Amino acid sequence: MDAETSDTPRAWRIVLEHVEAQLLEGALRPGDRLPGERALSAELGVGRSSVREALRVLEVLGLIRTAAGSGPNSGAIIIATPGGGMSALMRLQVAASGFPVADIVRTRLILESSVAGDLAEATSPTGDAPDLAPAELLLDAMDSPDLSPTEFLALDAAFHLALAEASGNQVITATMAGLRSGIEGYAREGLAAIIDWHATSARLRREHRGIVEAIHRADAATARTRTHDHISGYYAETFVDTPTP
Amino acid sequence: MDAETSDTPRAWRIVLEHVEAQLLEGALRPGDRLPGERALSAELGVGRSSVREALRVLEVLGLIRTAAGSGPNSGAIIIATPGGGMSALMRLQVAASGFPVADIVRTRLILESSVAGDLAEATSPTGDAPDLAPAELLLDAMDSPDLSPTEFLALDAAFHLALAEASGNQVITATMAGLRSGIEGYAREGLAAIIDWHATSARLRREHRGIVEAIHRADAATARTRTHDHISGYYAETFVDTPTP
DNA sequence: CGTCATCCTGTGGTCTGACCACACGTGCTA
DNA sequence: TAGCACGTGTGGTCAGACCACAGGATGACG
Repeated sequence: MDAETSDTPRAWRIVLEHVEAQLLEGALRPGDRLPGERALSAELGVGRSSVREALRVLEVLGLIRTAAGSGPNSGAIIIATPGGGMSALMRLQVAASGFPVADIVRTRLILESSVAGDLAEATSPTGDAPDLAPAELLLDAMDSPDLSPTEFLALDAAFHLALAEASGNQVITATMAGLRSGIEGYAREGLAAIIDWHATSARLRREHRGIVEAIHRADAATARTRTHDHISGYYAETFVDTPTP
Repeated sequence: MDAETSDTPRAWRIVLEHVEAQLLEGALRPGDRLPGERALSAELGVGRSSVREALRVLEVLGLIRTAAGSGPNSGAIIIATPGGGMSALMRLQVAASGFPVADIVRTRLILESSVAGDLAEATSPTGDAPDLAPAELLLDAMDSPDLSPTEFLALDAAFHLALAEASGNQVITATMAGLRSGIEGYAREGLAAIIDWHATSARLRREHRGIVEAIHRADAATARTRTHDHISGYYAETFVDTPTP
Protein backbone atom coordinates (compact mmCIF):
# COMPACT_ATOMS: atom_id res chain seq x y z
CA MET A 1 0.00 0.00 0.00
CA ASP A 2 2.89 2.33 -0.57
CA ALA A 3 2.82 5.15 -3.04
CA GLU A 4 3.01 2.71 -5.94
CA THR A 5 5.45 5.09 -7.51
CA SER A 6 6.94 2.47 -9.72
CA ASP A 7 4.12 1.94 -12.19
CA THR A 8 2.08 5.12 -11.83
CA PRO A 9 3.74 8.46 -11.52
CA ARG A 10 1.65 11.37 -10.31
CA ALA A 11 -1.26 10.04 -8.34
CA TRP A 12 -3.20 13.28 -8.71
CA ARG A 13 -3.13 12.82 -12.46
CA ILE A 14 -4.96 9.54 -12.05
CA VAL A 15 -7.77 11.43 -10.39
CA LEU A 16 -7.76 14.11 -13.05
CA GLU A 17 -7.92 11.60 -15.86
CA HIS A 18 -10.59 9.63 -14.06
CA VAL A 19 -12.81 12.68 -13.81
CA GLU A 20 -12.10 13.63 -17.41
CA ALA A 21 -12.98 10.15 -18.56
CA GLN A 22 -16.21 10.22 -16.60
CA LEU A 23 -17.05 13.52 -18.19
CA LEU A 24 -16.31 12.28 -21.67
CA GLU A 25 -18.44 9.18 -21.34
CA GLY A 26 -21.27 11.21 -19.90
CA ALA A 27 -21.22 9.57 -16.50
CA LEU A 28 -20.61 13.01 -15.06
CA ARG A 29 -22.55 16.00 -16.28
CA PRO A 30 -22.81 19.63 -15.19
CA GLY A 31 -24.78 19.79 -11.98
CA ASP A 32 -23.73 16.35 -10.82
CA ARG A 33 -21.86 15.83 -7.59
CA LEU A 34 -18.52 14.12 -7.46
CA PRO A 35 -18.01 11.41 -4.88
CA GLY A 36 -16.55 12.65 -1.64
CA GLU A 37 -12.85 13.10 -1.37
CA ARG A 38 -12.52 10.12 0.94
CA ALA A 39 -14.62 7.98 -1.36
CA LEU A 40 -12.63 8.97 -4.42
CA SER A 41 -9.46 8.31 -2.51
CA ALA A 42 -10.56 4.77 -1.70
CA GLU A 43 -12.04 4.15 -5.13
CA LEU A 44 -8.91 5.12 -7.03
CA GLY A 45 -6.46 3.79 -4.51
CA VAL A 46 -4.70 7.10 -3.92
CA GLY A 47 -4.34 9.25 -0.86
CA ARG A 48 -6.78 11.98 -0.09
CA SER A 49 -4.04 14.58 -0.55
CA SER A 50 -3.68 13.52 -4.16
CA VAL A 51 -7.41 13.66 -4.66
CA ARG A 52 -7.44 17.15 -3.25
CA GLU A 53 -4.66 18.31 -5.55
CA ALA A 54 -6.63 17.15 -8.53
CA LEU A 55 -9.83 18.76 -7.25
CA ARG A 56 -7.98 21.99 -6.69
CA VAL A 57 -6.90 21.99 -10.31
CA LEU A 58 -10.42 21.31 -11.46
CA GLU A 59 -11.66 24.12 -9.28
CA VAL A 60 -9.22 26.67 -10.63
CA LEU A 61 -9.98 25.56 -14.15
CA GLY A 62 -13.63 26.33 -13.50
CA LEU A 63 -14.88 22.77 -13.74
CA ILE A 64 -16.08 22.18 -10.24
CA ARG A 65 -17.32 24.22 -7.35
CA THR A 66 -16.71 22.97 -3.84
CA ALA A 67 -18.64 23.66 -0.69
CA ALA A 68 -18.36 22.22 2.79
CA GLY A 69 -21.20 21.20 5.00
CA SER A 70 -23.83 18.70 4.06
CA GLY A 71 -26.90 18.70 1.88
CA PRO A 72 -27.41 18.91 -1.85
CA ASN A 73 -25.19 21.95 -2.23
CA SER A 74 -22.18 20.48 -0.52
CA GLY A 75 -19.30 18.60 -1.99
CA ALA A 76 -17.72 19.08 -5.38
CA ILE A 77 -20.25 19.88 -8.05
CA ILE A 78 -19.55 19.91 -11.76
CA ILE A 79 -19.99 23.33 -13.27
CA ALA A 80 -18.67 24.71 -16.50
CA THR A 81 -17.52 28.27 -16.04
CA PRO A 82 -14.62 28.61 -18.43
CA GLY A 83 -14.22 32.30 -17.75
CA GLY A 84 -12.72 31.79 -14.34
CA GLY A 85 -10.09 29.36 -15.44
CA MET A 86 -9.23 31.35 -18.50
CA SER A 87 -8.81 34.47 -16.41
CA ALA A 88 -6.50 32.78 -13.96
CA LEU A 89 -4.47 31.32 -16.77
CA MET A 90 -4.07 34.57 -18.66
CA ARG A 91 -3.39 36.60 -15.56
CA LEU A 92 -0.65 34.30 -14.38
CA GLN A 93 0.88 33.90 -17.81
CA VAL A 94 1.09 37.64 -18.17
CA ALA A 95 2.62 37.88 -14.72
CA ALA A 96 5.20 35.26 -15.66
CA SER A 97 6.01 37.04 -18.91
CA GLY A 98 4.62 34.17 -20.90
CA PHE A 99 2.08 36.39 -22.61
CA PRO A 100 3.29 39.76 -23.87
CA VAL A 101 0.67 42.41 -23.32
CA ALA A 102 0.95 43.47 -26.93
CA ASP A 103 -0.07 40.00 -28.06
CA ILE A 104 -3.10 40.09 -25.83
CA VAL A 105 -4.15 43.39 -27.30
CA ARG A 106 -3.68 42.07 -30.81
CA THR A 107 -5.78 39.05 -30.02
CA ARG A 108 -8.51 41.20 -28.53
CA LEU A 109 -8.46 43.22 -31.70
CA ILE A 110 -8.99 40.15 -33.83
CA LEU A 111 -11.66 38.55 -31.72
CA GLU A 112 -13.70 41.64 -30.97
CA SER A 113 -13.65 42.92 -34.50
CA SER A 114 -14.83 39.57 -35.67
CA VAL A 115 -17.54 39.42 -33.03
CA ALA A 116 -18.87 42.83 -33.99
CA GLY A 117 -18.91 41.85 -37.63
CA ASP A 118 -20.66 38.57 -36.93
CA LEU A 119 -23.26 40.32 -34.82
CA ALA A 120 -23.97 42.71 -37.66
CA GLU A 121 -24.22 39.87 -40.13
CA ALA A 122 -26.60 38.05 -37.83
CA THR A 123 -28.85 41.08 -37.84
CA SER A 124 -31.52 40.75 -40.48
CA PRO A 125 -34.09 43.40 -41.41
CA THR A 126 -36.91 41.03 -40.55
CA GLY A 127 -36.28 41.38 -36.85
CA ASP A 128 -34.15 38.33 -36.41
CA ALA A 129 -31.28 39.82 -34.46
CA PRO A 130 -28.97 39.00 -31.58
CA ASP A 131 -29.94 40.39 -28.22
CA LEU A 132 -27.95 43.53 -27.60
CA ALA A 133 -30.10 44.68 -24.69
CA PRO A 134 -27.58 43.75 -21.96
CA ALA A 135 -24.84 45.59 -23.79
CA GLU A 136 -27.00 48.66 -24.32
CA LEU A 137 -28.00 48.66 -20.69
CA LEU A 138 -24.33 48.92 -19.83
CA LEU A 139 -23.94 51.79 -22.26
CA ASP A 140 -26.72 53.61 -20.47
CA ALA A 141 -24.98 53.01 -17.17
CA MET A 142 -21.79 54.44 -18.60
CA ASP A 143 -23.61 57.67 -19.41
CA SER A 144 -23.82 58.45 -15.74
CA PRO A 145 -21.67 61.56 -15.29
CA ASP A 146 -20.38 60.74 -11.81
CA LEU A 147 -18.41 57.61 -12.56
CA SER A 148 -14.86 57.21 -11.43
CA PRO A 149 -12.45 56.11 -14.14
CA THR A 150 -12.17 52.76 -12.45
CA GLU A 151 -15.92 52.28 -12.42
CA PHE A 152 -16.10 53.35 -16.02
CA LEU A 153 -13.40 50.86 -16.87
CA ALA A 154 -15.35 48.06 -15.23
CA LEU A 155 -18.47 48.93 -17.17
CA ASP A 156 -16.42 49.18 -20.33
CA ALA A 157 -15.07 45.68 -19.79
CA ALA A 158 -18.56 44.41 -19.10
CA PHE A 159 -19.84 46.01 -22.29
CA HIS A 160 -17.24 44.36 -24.46
CA LEU A 161 -17.95 41.07 -22.75
CA ALA A 162 -21.66 41.53 -23.29
CA LEU A 163 -21.07 41.85 -27.01
CA ALA A 164 -19.18 38.58 -27.00
CA GLU A 165 -21.99 36.92 -25.07
CA ALA A 166 -24.49 38.25 -27.57
CA SER A 167 -22.60 36.45 -30.29
CA GLY A 168 -23.36 33.21 -28.47
CA ASN A 169 -19.85 31.86 -28.83
CA GLN A 170 -18.85 30.64 -25.41
CA VAL A 171 -15.25 30.03 -26.35
CA ILE A 172 -14.81 33.60 -27.49
CA THR A 173 -16.65 34.91 -24.47
CA ALA A 174 -14.41 33.01 -22.09
CA THR A 175 -11.28 33.90 -24.01
CA MET A 176 -12.14 37.57 -24.03
CA ALA A 177 -12.84 37.48 -20.33
CA GLY A 178 -9.43 35.94 -19.85
CA LEU A 179 -7.68 38.41 -22.11
CA ARG A 180 -9.33 41.19 -20.23
CA SER A 181 -8.18 40.06 -16.80
CA GLY A 182 -4.75 39.39 -18.18
CA ILE A 183 -4.25 43.05 -18.90
CA GLU A 184 -6.45 44.40 -16.15
CA GLY A 185 -3.51 45.53 -14.11
CA TYR A 186 -2.03 47.35 -17.07
CA ALA A 187 -5.36 48.90 -17.89
CA ARG A 188 -5.54 50.38 -14.41
CA GLU A 189 -2.05 51.76 -14.76
CA GLY A 190 -2.93 53.11 -18.18
CA LEU A 191 -5.58 55.35 -16.69
CA ALA A 192 -2.83 57.57 -15.41
CA ALA A 193 -1.59 58.17 -18.93
CA ILE A 194 -4.85 59.74 -20.01
CA ILE A 195 -4.56 63.47 -20.01
CA ASP A 196 -8.17 64.56 -20.38
CA TRP A 197 -10.35 61.87 -18.86
CA HIS A 198 -13.54 63.77 -19.59
CA ALA A 199 -12.79 63.95 -23.28
CA THR A 200 -11.58 60.38 -23.44
CA SER A 201 -14.61 58.91 -21.72
CA ALA A 202 -16.90 60.94 -23.96
CA ARG A 203 -15.12 59.58 -27.00
CA LEU A 204 -15.30 56.03 -25.71
CA ARG A 205 -19.04 56.39 -25.12
CA ARG A 206 -19.50 57.77 -28.59
CA GLU A 207 -17.52 54.97 -30.16
CA HIS A 208 -19.46 52.36 -28.23
CA ARG A 209 -22.72 53.77 -29.50
CA GLY A 210 -21.29 53.83 -32.97
CA ILE A 211 -20.42 50.15 -32.84
CA VAL A 212 -23.86 49.18 -31.63
CA GLU A 213 -25.44 51.39 -34.24
CA ALA A 214 -23.49 49.72 -37.01
CA ILE A 215 -24.55 46.32 -35.74
CA HIS A 216 -28.18 47.36 -35.69
CA ARG A 217 -27.80 48.62 -39.23
CA ALA A 218 -26.39 45.19 -40.16
CA ASP A 219 -23.32 46.97 -41.50
CA ALA A 220 -20.69 44.35 -40.76
CA ALA A 221 -17.76 46.14 -42.36
CA THR A 222 -18.36 49.31 -40.41
CA ALA A 223 -18.91 47.40 -37.19
CA ARG A 224 -15.60 45.66 -37.67
CA THR A 225 -13.72 48.82 -38.50
CA ARG A 226 -15.20 50.80 -35.65
CA THR A 227 -14.44 48.08 -33.15
CA HIS A 228 -10.90 47.81 -34.40
CA ASP A 229 -10.34 51.54 -34.25
CA HIS A 230 -12.01 51.78 -30.88
CA ILE A 231 -9.74 49.26 -29.23
CA SER A 232 -6.52 50.20 -30.93
CA GLY A 233 -7.24 53.85 -30.35
CA TYR A 234 -7.71 53.32 -26.66
CA TYR A 235 -4.54 51.35 -26.26
CA ALA A 236 -2.65 53.86 -28.33
CA GLU A 237 -3.66 56.45 -25.79
CA THR A 238 -2.79 54.44 -22.72
CA PHE A 239 0.22 52.45 -23.82
CA VAL A 240 2.87 54.21 -25.80
CA ASP A 241 4.08 51.06 -27.49
CA THR A 242 0.79 49.56 -28.56
CA PRO A 243 0.73 47.96 -31.97
CA THR A 244 -1.84 48.92 -34.55
CA PRO A 245 -1.66 46.26 -37.21
CA MET B 1 -1.59 27.21 15.27
CA ASP B 2 -4.88 25.90 13.96
CA ALA B 3 -5.98 26.32 10.39
CA GLU B 4 -6.66 30.00 11.01
CA THR B 5 -9.85 29.46 9.11
CA SER B 6 -11.50 32.46 10.64
CA ASP B 7 -9.54 35.23 8.96
CA THR B 8 -8.12 33.54 5.89
CA PRO B 9 -10.16 31.15 3.84
CA ARG B 10 -8.39 28.92 1.38
CA ALA B 11 -4.82 28.57 2.45
CA TRP B 12 -3.73 27.40 -0.99
CA ARG B 13 -4.94 30.66 -2.44
CA ILE B 14 -2.51 32.50 -0.18
CA VAL B 15 0.29 30.59 -1.83
CA LEU B 16 -1.06 31.22 -5.29
CA GLU B 17 -1.38 34.93 -4.71
CA HIS B 18 2.03 35.07 -3.12
CA VAL B 19 3.63 33.55 -6.19
CA GLU B 20 1.63 35.78 -8.48
CA ALA B 21 2.67 38.85 -6.53
CA GLN B 22 6.31 37.80 -6.69
CA LEU B 23 5.97 37.36 -10.43
CA LEU B 24 4.36 40.75 -10.89
CA GLU B 25 7.02 42.60 -8.94
CA GLY B 26 9.74 40.80 -10.79
CA ALA B 27 11.09 38.97 -7.77
CA LEU B 28 10.39 35.76 -9.63
CA ARG B 29 11.25 35.39 -13.27
CA PRO B 30 11.20 32.53 -15.75
CA GLY B 31 14.06 30.19 -14.96
CA ASP B 32 14.07 31.00 -11.27
CA ARG B 33 13.51 28.37 -8.64
CA LEU B 34 10.77 28.64 -6.08
CA PRO B 35 11.61 27.96 -2.47
CA GLY B 36 11.11 24.39 -1.42
CA GLU B 37 7.68 23.25 -0.41
CA ARG B 38 8.67 23.03 3.21
CA ALA B 39 10.23 26.48 3.13
CA LEU B 40 7.18 28.03 1.49
CA SER B 41 5.01 26.30 4.02
CA ALA B 42 6.91 27.82 6.90
CA GLU B 43 7.26 31.21 5.24
CA LEU B 44 3.56 31.64 4.56
CA GLY B 45 2.34 29.89 7.66
CA VAL B 46 0.32 27.26 5.84
CA GLY B 47 0.62 23.53 5.72
CA ARG B 48 2.64 21.79 3.12
CA SER B 49 -0.47 20.20 1.68
CA SER B 50 -1.82 23.64 0.89
CA VAL B 51 1.45 24.65 -0.71
CA ARG B 52 1.33 21.54 -2.83
CA GLU B 53 -2.21 22.23 -3.98
CA ALA B 54 -1.16 25.66 -5.15
CA LEU B 55 1.93 24.31 -6.86
CA ARG B 56 -0.17 21.68 -8.60
CA VAL B 57 -2.37 24.42 -10.02
CA LEU B 58 0.64 26.36 -11.19
CA GLU B 59 2.01 23.22 -12.79
CA VAL B 60 -1.15 22.44 -14.70
CA LEU B 61 -1.39 26.05 -15.79
CA GLY B 62 2.05 25.75 -17.30
CA LEU B 63 3.76 28.17 -14.97
CA ILE B 64 6.15 25.88 -13.17
CA ARG B 65 7.90 22.63 -13.80
CA THR B 66 8.71 20.39 -10.86
CA ALA B 67 11.41 17.80 -10.51
CA ALA B 68 12.53 15.75 -7.54
CA GLY B 69 16.08 15.06 -6.59
CA SER B 70 18.68 17.68 -5.87
CA GLY B 71 20.83 19.97 -7.93
CA PRO B 72 20.04 22.99 -10.09
CA ASN B 73 17.33 21.16 -12.00
CA SER B 74 15.31 20.10 -9.01
CA GLY B 75 12.48 21.85 -7.28
CA ALA B 76 9.82 24.03 -8.81
CA ILE B 77 11.15 26.17 -11.63
CA ILE B 78 9.28 29.01 -13.24
CA ILE B 79 8.56 28.39 -16.87
CA ALA B 80 6.04 30.00 -19.16
CA THR B 81 4.50 27.41 -21.40
CA PRO B 82 0.97 28.65 -21.92
CA GLY B 83 0.15 25.94 -24.39
CA GLY B 84 0.00 23.23 -21.82
CA GLY B 85 -2.38 25.01 -19.52
CA MET B 86 -4.54 26.18 -22.36
CA SER B 87 -4.80 22.66 -23.69
CA ALA B 88 -5.82 21.22 -20.36
CA LEU B 89 -8.38 23.95 -19.89
CA MET B 90 -9.96 23.54 -23.29
CA ARG B 91 -9.92 19.78 -23.18
CA LEU B 92 -11.66 19.63 -19.84
CA GLN B 93 -14.13 22.34 -20.69
CA VAL B 94 -15.12 20.48 -23.81
CA ALA B 95 -15.45 17.30 -21.79
CA ALA B 96 -17.68 19.08 -19.30
CA SER B 97 -19.83 20.54 -22.06
CA GLY B 98 -18.66 24.02 -21.16
CA PHE B 99 -17.30 24.60 -24.64
CA PRO B 100 -19.44 23.48 -27.55
CA VAL B 101 -17.32 22.01 -30.30
CA ALA B 102 -18.97 24.27 -32.82
CA ASP B 103 -17.79 27.33 -30.92
CA ILE B 104 -14.27 26.01 -30.91
CA VAL B 105 -14.37 25.51 -34.64
CA ARG B 106 -15.76 29.01 -35.14
CA THR B 107 -13.00 30.45 -33.02
CA ARG B 108 -10.38 28.53 -34.94
CA LEU B 109 -11.84 29.92 -38.10
CA ILE B 110 -11.52 33.46 -36.86
CA LEU B 111 -8.04 33.16 -35.43
CA GLU B 112 -6.47 31.19 -38.23
CA SER B 113 -7.93 33.30 -40.99
CA SER B 114 -6.62 36.35 -39.25
CA VAL B 115 -3.21 34.80 -38.75
CA ALA B 116 -2.93 33.90 -42.40
CA GLY B 117 -3.94 37.38 -43.41
CA ASP B 118 -1.49 38.99 -41.04
CA LEU B 119 1.30 36.77 -42.29
CA ALA B 120 0.55 37.82 -45.84
CA GLU B 121 0.49 41.48 -44.85
CA ALA B 122 3.79 41.09 -43.07
CA THR B 123 5.31 39.79 -46.27
CA SER B 124 6.94 42.56 -48.19
CA PRO B 125 8.48 42.27 -51.66
CA THR B 126 11.82 43.44 -50.32
CA GLY B 127 12.42 40.15 -48.59
CA ASP B 128 11.18 41.16 -45.17
CA ALA B 129 8.91 38.23 -44.43
CA PRO B 130 7.91 35.97 -41.57
CA ASP B 131 9.70 32.67 -41.37
CA LEU B 132 7.50 30.02 -42.93
CA ALA B 133 10.24 27.43 -43.15
CA PRO B 134 9.03 25.31 -40.22
CA ALA B 135 5.54 25.23 -41.66
CA GLU B 136 6.78 24.32 -45.12
CA LEU B 137 8.93 21.57 -43.66
CA LEU B 138 5.79 20.07 -42.22
CA LEU B 139 4.09 20.31 -45.58
CA ASP B 140 6.93 18.36 -47.12
CA ALA B 141 6.56 15.73 -44.45
CA MET B 142 2.86 15.48 -45.21
CA ASP B 143 3.67 14.65 -48.83
CA SER B 144 4.98 11.30 -47.73
CA PRO B 145 2.60 8.78 -49.27
CA ASP B 146 2.73 6.23 -46.47
CA LEU B 147 1.21 8.22 -43.67
CA SER B 148 -1.61 6.89 -41.57
CA PRO B 149 -4.56 9.23 -41.19
CA THR B 150 -3.62 9.74 -37.56
CA GLU B 151 -0.07 10.67 -38.44
CA PHE B 152 -1.34 12.98 -41.13
CA LEU B 153 -3.67 14.59 -38.63
CA ALA B 154 -0.80 15.21 -36.24
CA LEU B 155 1.27 16.86 -38.96
CA ASP B 156 -1.75 18.88 -40.01
CA ALA B 157 -2.16 20.17 -36.47
CA ALA B 158 1.53 20.98 -36.30
CA PHE B 159 1.34 22.87 -39.58
CA HIS B 160 -1.50 25.08 -38.43
CA LEU B 161 0.34 25.68 -35.18
CA ALA B 162 3.51 26.54 -37.08
CA LEU B 163 1.63 29.24 -38.95
CA ALA B 164 0.50 30.74 -35.65
CA GLU B 165 4.05 30.63 -34.36
CA ALA B 166 5.27 32.36 -37.48
CA SER B 167 2.92 35.22 -36.71
CA GLY B 168 4.82 35.72 -33.48
CA ASN B 169 1.69 36.12 -31.39
CA GLN B 170 2.16 33.87 -28.40
CA VAL B 171 -1.37 34.31 -27.17
CA ILE B 172 -2.81 33.13 -30.44
CA THR B 173 -0.33 30.30 -30.63
CA ALA B 174 -1.24 29.05 -27.19
CA THR B 175 -4.94 29.53 -27.79
CA MET B 176 -4.84 27.62 -31.04
CA ALA B 177 -2.93 24.83 -29.39
CA GLY B 178 -5.63 24.70 -26.77
CA LEU B 179 -8.46 24.78 -29.27
CA ARG B 180 -6.80 22.02 -31.13
CA SER B 181 -6.52 19.70 -28.16
CA GLY B 182 -10.04 20.55 -27.15
CA ILE B 183 -11.40 18.96 -30.29
CA GLU B 184 -8.68 16.40 -30.76
CA GLY B 185 -10.93 13.58 -29.68
CA TYR B 186 -13.61 14.66 -32.08
CA ALA B 187 -11.09 15.04 -34.85
CA ARG B 188 -10.00 11.46 -34.39
CA GLU B 189 -13.59 10.31 -34.50
CA GLY B 190 -14.18 12.44 -37.55
CA LEU B 191 -11.62 10.46 -39.50
CA ALA B 192 -14.13 7.66 -39.73
CA ALA B 193 -16.58 9.92 -41.52
CA ILE B 194 -14.20 10.51 -44.39
CA ILE B 195 -15.14 8.33 -47.31
CA ASP B 196 -12.14 8.69 -49.58
CA TRP B 197 -9.12 9.40 -47.44
CA HIS B 198 -6.77 9.49 -50.37
CA ALA B 199 -8.73 12.21 -52.08
CA THR B 200 -9.26 14.15 -48.89
CA SER B 201 -5.62 14.15 -47.89
CA ALA B 202 -4.65 15.21 -51.38
CA ARG B 203 -7.08 18.11 -51.19
CA LEU B 204 -5.82 19.12 -47.75
CA ARG B 205 -2.23 19.12 -49.02
CA ARG B 206 -3.23 21.19 -52.01
CA GLU B 207 -5.08 23.69 -49.86
CA HIS B 208 -2.16 23.98 -47.45
CA ARG B 209 0.16 24.79 -50.32
CA GLY B 210 -2.35 27.30 -51.57
CA ILE B 211 -2.44 29.11 -48.27
CA VAL B 212 1.32 29.31 -48.04
CA GLU B 213 1.50 30.44 -51.63
CA ALA B 214 -0.94 33.27 -50.99
CA ILE B 215 1.09 34.36 -47.99
CA HIS B 216 4.27 34.40 -50.03
CA ARG B 217 2.50 36.45 -52.64
CA ALA B 218 1.49 38.89 -49.87
CA ASP B 219 -2.10 38.39 -50.92
CA ALA B 220 -3.81 38.79 -47.56
CA ALA B 221 -7.37 38.54 -48.81
CA THR B 222 -6.74 35.28 -50.61
CA ALA B 223 -4.79 33.88 -47.67
CA ARG B 224 -7.70 34.64 -45.39
CA THR B 225 -10.30 33.17 -47.71
CA ARG B 226 -8.33 30.04 -48.41
CA THR B 227 -7.70 29.43 -44.73
CA HIS B 228 -11.34 29.94 -43.94
CA ASP B 229 -12.47 27.60 -46.66
CA HIS B 230 -9.83 25.06 -45.78
CA ILE B 231 -10.93 24.76 -42.18
CA SER B 232 -14.65 24.99 -42.68
CA GLY B 233 -14.43 22.58 -45.58
CA TYR B 234 -12.66 20.01 -43.52
CA TYR B 235 -15.10 20.22 -40.66
CA ALA B 236 -18.01 20.11 -43.05
CA GLU B 237 -16.67 16.79 -44.23
CA THR B 238 -16.06 15.29 -40.81
CA PHE B 239 -18.87 16.76 -38.73
CA VAL B 240 -22.30 16.87 -40.21
CA ASP B 241 -23.41 19.82 -38.13
CA THR B 242 -20.45 22.10 -38.60
CA PRO B 243 -21.27 25.75 -38.95
CA THR B 244 -19.98 27.79 -41.85
CA PRO B 245 -20.54 31.38 -40.90
C1' DC C 1 47.51 12.06 -7.76
C1' DG C 2 43.48 10.79 -10.28
C1' DT C 3 39.39 8.08 -10.64
C1' DC C 4 35.51 5.87 -9.18
C1' DA C 5 32.21 3.97 -5.92
C1' DT C 6 29.81 5.07 -1.86
C1' DC C 7 27.15 7.63 1.41
C1' DC C 8 24.63 11.70 2.67
C1' DT C 9 21.54 15.36 1.98
C1' DG C 10 17.76 17.71 0.19
C1' DT C 11 14.10 17.64 -3.10
C1' DG C 12 9.29 16.46 -4.63
C1' DG C 13 5.59 12.67 -4.15
C1' DT C 14 2.55 10.28 -1.41
C1' DC C 15 0.02 8.38 2.38
C1' DT C 16 -2.11 8.40 6.95
C1' DG C 17 -4.39 10.27 10.74
C1' DA C 18 -6.12 13.80 13.06
C1' DC C 19 -8.58 17.97 13.89
C1' DC C 20 -11.75 22.13 12.57
C1' DA C 21 -15.80 24.79 10.68
C1' DC C 22 -19.78 24.32 8.45
C1' DA C 23 -24.53 22.99 6.77
C1' DC C 24 -27.92 19.97 6.78
C1' DG C 25 -31.11 16.50 8.57
C1' DT C 26 -33.07 14.22 12.37
C1' DG C 27 -35.45 13.85 16.42
C1' DC C 28 -36.30 15.50 20.86
C1' DT C 29 -38.50 18.99 23.60
C1' DA C 30 -41.67 22.49 25.03
C1' DT D 1 -47.24 21.68 16.18
C1' DA D 2 -43.27 24.72 16.26
C1' DG D 3 -38.77 25.41 17.53
C1' DC D 4 -34.23 24.10 18.69
C1' DA D 5 -30.30 21.04 19.91
C1' DC D 6 -27.59 17.40 18.50
C1' DG D 7 -25.47 14.15 15.30
C1' DT D 8 -23.42 13.37 10.90
C1' DG D 9 -20.99 13.97 6.78
C1' DT D 10 -18.76 17.34 3.96
C1' DG D 11 -14.59 20.05 2.52
C1' DG D 12 -10.34 22.52 4.57
C1' DT D 13 -6.23 22.19 6.89
C1' DC D 14 -2.36 20.64 9.35
C1' DA D 15 1.29 17.50 11.09
C1' DG D 16 4.22 13.73 10.63
C1' DA D 17 6.00 10.00 8.38
C1' DC D 18 7.87 7.44 4.65
C1' DC D 19 9.62 6.72 -0.35
C1' DA D 20 12.26 7.49 -4.75
C1' DC D 21 15.31 10.22 -6.87
C1' DA D 22 19.33 13.30 -8.20
C1' DG D 23 23.24 15.36 -7.08
C1' DG D 24 27.25 16.63 -4.29
C1' DA D 25 30.53 15.34 -0.70
C1' DT D 26 33.47 11.92 0.95
C1' DG D 27 36.30 8.33 0.99
C1' DA D 28 38.88 4.16 -0.83
C1' DC D 29 41.46 2.31 -4.35
C1' DG D 30 44.46 2.02 -8.45
